[in-house]
Amino acid sequence: MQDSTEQATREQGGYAPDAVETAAQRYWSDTRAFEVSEDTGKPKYYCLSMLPYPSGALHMGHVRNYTIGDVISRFQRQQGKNVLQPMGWDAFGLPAENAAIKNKTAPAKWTYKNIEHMREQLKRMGFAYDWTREVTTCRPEYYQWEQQMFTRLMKKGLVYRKNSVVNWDPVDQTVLANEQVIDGRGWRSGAVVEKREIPQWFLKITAYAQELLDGLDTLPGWPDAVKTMQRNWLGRSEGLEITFDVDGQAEPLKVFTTRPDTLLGVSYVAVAAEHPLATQAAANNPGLADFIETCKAGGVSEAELETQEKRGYYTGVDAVHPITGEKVPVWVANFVLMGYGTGAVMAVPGHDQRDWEFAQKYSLPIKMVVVDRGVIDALAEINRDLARGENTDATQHALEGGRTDAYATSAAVETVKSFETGIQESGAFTDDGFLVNSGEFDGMDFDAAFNAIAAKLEATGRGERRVNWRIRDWGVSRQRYWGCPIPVIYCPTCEAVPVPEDQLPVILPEDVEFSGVQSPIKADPEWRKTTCPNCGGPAERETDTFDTFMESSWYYARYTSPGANAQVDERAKYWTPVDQYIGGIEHAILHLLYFRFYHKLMRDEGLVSSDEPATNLLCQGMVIAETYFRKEGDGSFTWFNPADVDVQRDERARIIGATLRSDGKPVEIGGIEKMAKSKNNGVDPQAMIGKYGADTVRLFSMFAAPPDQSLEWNEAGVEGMARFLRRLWRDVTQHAEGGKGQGANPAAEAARKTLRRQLHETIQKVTDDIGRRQSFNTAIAALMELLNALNKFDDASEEGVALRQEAFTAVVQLINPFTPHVSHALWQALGHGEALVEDAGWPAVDPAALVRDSLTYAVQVNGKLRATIELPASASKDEAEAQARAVPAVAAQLEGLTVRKVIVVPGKIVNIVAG
RNA sequence: GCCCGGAUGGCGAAAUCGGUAGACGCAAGAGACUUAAAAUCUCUCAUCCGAAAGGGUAUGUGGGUUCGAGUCCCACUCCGGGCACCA
Repeated sequence: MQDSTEQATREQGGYAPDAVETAAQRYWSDTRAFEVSEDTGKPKYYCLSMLPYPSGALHMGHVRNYTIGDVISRFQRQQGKNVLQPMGWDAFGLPAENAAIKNKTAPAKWTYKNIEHMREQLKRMGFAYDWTREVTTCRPEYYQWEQQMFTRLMKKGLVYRKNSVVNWDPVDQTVLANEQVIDGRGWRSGAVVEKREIPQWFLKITAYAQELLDGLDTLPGWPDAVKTMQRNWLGRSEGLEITFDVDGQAEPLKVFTTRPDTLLGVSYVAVAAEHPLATQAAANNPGLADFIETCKAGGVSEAELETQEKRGYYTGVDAVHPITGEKVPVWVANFVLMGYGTGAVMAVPGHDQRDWEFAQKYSLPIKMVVVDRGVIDALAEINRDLARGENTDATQHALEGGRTDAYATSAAVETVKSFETGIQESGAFTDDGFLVNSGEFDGMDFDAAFNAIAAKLEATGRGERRVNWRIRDWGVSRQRYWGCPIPVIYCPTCEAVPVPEDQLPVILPEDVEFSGVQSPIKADPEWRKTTCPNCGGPAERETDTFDTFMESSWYYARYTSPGANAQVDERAKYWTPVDQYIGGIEHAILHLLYFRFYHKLMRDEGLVSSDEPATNLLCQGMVIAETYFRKEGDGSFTWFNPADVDVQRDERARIIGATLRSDGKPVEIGGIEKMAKSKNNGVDPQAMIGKYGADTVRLFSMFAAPPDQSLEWNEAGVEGMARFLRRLWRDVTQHAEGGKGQGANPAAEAARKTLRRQLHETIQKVTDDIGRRQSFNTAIAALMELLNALNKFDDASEEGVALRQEAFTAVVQLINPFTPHVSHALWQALGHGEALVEDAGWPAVDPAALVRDSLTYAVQVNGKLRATIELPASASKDEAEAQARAVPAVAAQLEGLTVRKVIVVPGKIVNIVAG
């Protein structure tokens, strides 16, 4: 054992990752290095990574996410900040139920076991977490405060109950998650899924819609892509709610439209299958009733609804156009959703593509009521002719479909006719334009028509200006066991009553049998039995649980207040908002919107004092890897892990094939995909740490790609990082053996001056790359370049050694956020004592070291590079031009040409334009 | 279907505000050291023409703006993320 370790150490140039990492981690834990408190004179910095779902083992996505967070945390600590970096477990959720069915174990037991394992894995990575603040969301100590908040929101009127539609598996008699619906069928039963309405609890996120929208403008530290997606998701639109009377019915039909300018082009009205008008009309219309029944097939996800074939059925009922008084048919259409707006839409096939396709399919009229500038001008010309009495007969003749070429207005007529033909035959004209065929509104543009039509409808009580939102209220009910119980009691006399605070928490039993068919708390009649807090009569508990997004919406606040006998205490106001939040882009909308919403709910309860939960957000990309497979005789695929496959290359290093190591026979290359169990291309972080050490794994995951892009795992690349760390270790320890050197002016000699300039340029770049740009890969590349330069620097003088001491000290500090264990050891080797390198600070840039005497100019002729020249930093534009033109290669290019223009960008480029 | 991204050598990438495309790393090739292997070190490495000097072509495709475009604009192709019950 001893021998093999020593041999391994010698082979690796003295760098033994295991020993180095164990020692550093022991030091951090013994000194409680990352436990923080509020009472300090330093500025606070709260760095938060999205908490993991304890699925069983850490995967590379976690490693990447948490390494980014740790790099930022350690960097900020080196800047002198009081840094909080916590960790916890998003422990409720569907996978625990699935595992419970498969392994015949309770979801709680499985979850706690996974947490134990994954906590050890995180500790092995050396992340600077304050573990005293760990939260586990499935514990009553955590979720009781979520229940308390919910009951308070009930009393505030921000919670309500209404029917909403879910995926129903008619065979398993259970509600399915969208994920469990595959091609419209239940994933276990294979039965065609149905839509079913059940009562559910909702949080009024729409009450905060405007604030959630406006708040995006106060978040310069969030990616534009995320803000744009949230803006579109909130979907604020200004329009008109228009009332159509319905023939033979007292109840009118309300529709919302953002295009009231097209009102005169309405040729039908469409309602959702669940709309009361549809139900009523179906009562004595078996065909319609059948159609409504078929609309119930399939799942409820928007992707499924929006891609299914658009179908409809005439109700036999007509509505009355609010301006013309004409009758327009009312259809039931499968693309109209009861959950959006009023569950009814007016259809304008001429100016909406979906309405156009529907009209084509069912032979409904298509009317042109909006035209572009060219057409409105042509119509004006025709009207002028008609008014003057010129070509009247001919123009009329042409408009009615006769010859147009012989007359003065033929071009204008042709313009109008071809535009209209386009709308009839090719597709809707959906741009804003000018109104035609709209009576008193003819000739108006979008804004004028909007206002005029709104005014007219408002005057007759048939229209109302309204702001409509795409976002719907947050449905928080789930018909599952492994979640936080919803703290409500149903009483036959008092109806739904919130559980009083002194009776909270409502505890979820953990020691249960779980078959998967039904939630144990739904199956157990005893659990739900209780008494009404109002009247004391017999009552029943709610057996639904919360959406797990509820827990992940406020965990960041709980980290600030460990042990508090409230949701959070005053400490939350010190730590929040989060200074840097890090997580996957897949959370851009749902989680990050609920997270912002819940922060505002807590603010309005006086728990936090800011308007937004996080000032900066970094969304990291996925971790991907090559896939390899064989197609078996029965048509199935066998996927092989990249670790078990050898790749063959041609003489130019292009991949030409791959073989399975165990049998040497070829396998197919399946392309690069997100690491997933289904494709067996996941790389186990544990194995990588065991082989190379945590620092190497951390360094590779930060070097191989910028944080917001996908990262391809490549073991050869990991080896490259291990090589780099071995070199660093060897260079620093060899230097340290030779002493620290001395010398007042290490920059007196040219090579020393150049090296010292590169050192300080590197300090500047790494500081900017980590602190501002979050460009970790280029920061590491700059450190590699500096180490390469240090290797070539062979000045053995006292001044040279002193410069090397300055450089290695800076390198160890600069690389510390990425490889803290190596830095911890090398900091000691350099004679800086045992103190944590984070608290030792960050190297400062010496501006004097950055000064350059000369600058390189690129010389271009007509934009093509012909030479580079070195000029004194003080050179003027004229001098630069003269020097550039004097270069023989440039002069040769200019031979016989006339110089037209010369562009000189000081310090960069001279471009001579000649012809 | 809708919303949001992305595309640069054999590969991962760099080029930060429109100014020398390919830094850094991987892979590959040649060499040194070694009995040998590993490790380590040195050199070559976008592509085409050329002995070389040098020149041409290149940042998914097609256009445009500009003295100058990977970067800005327009149109497209392909790939990825999200779409409210996966987390």
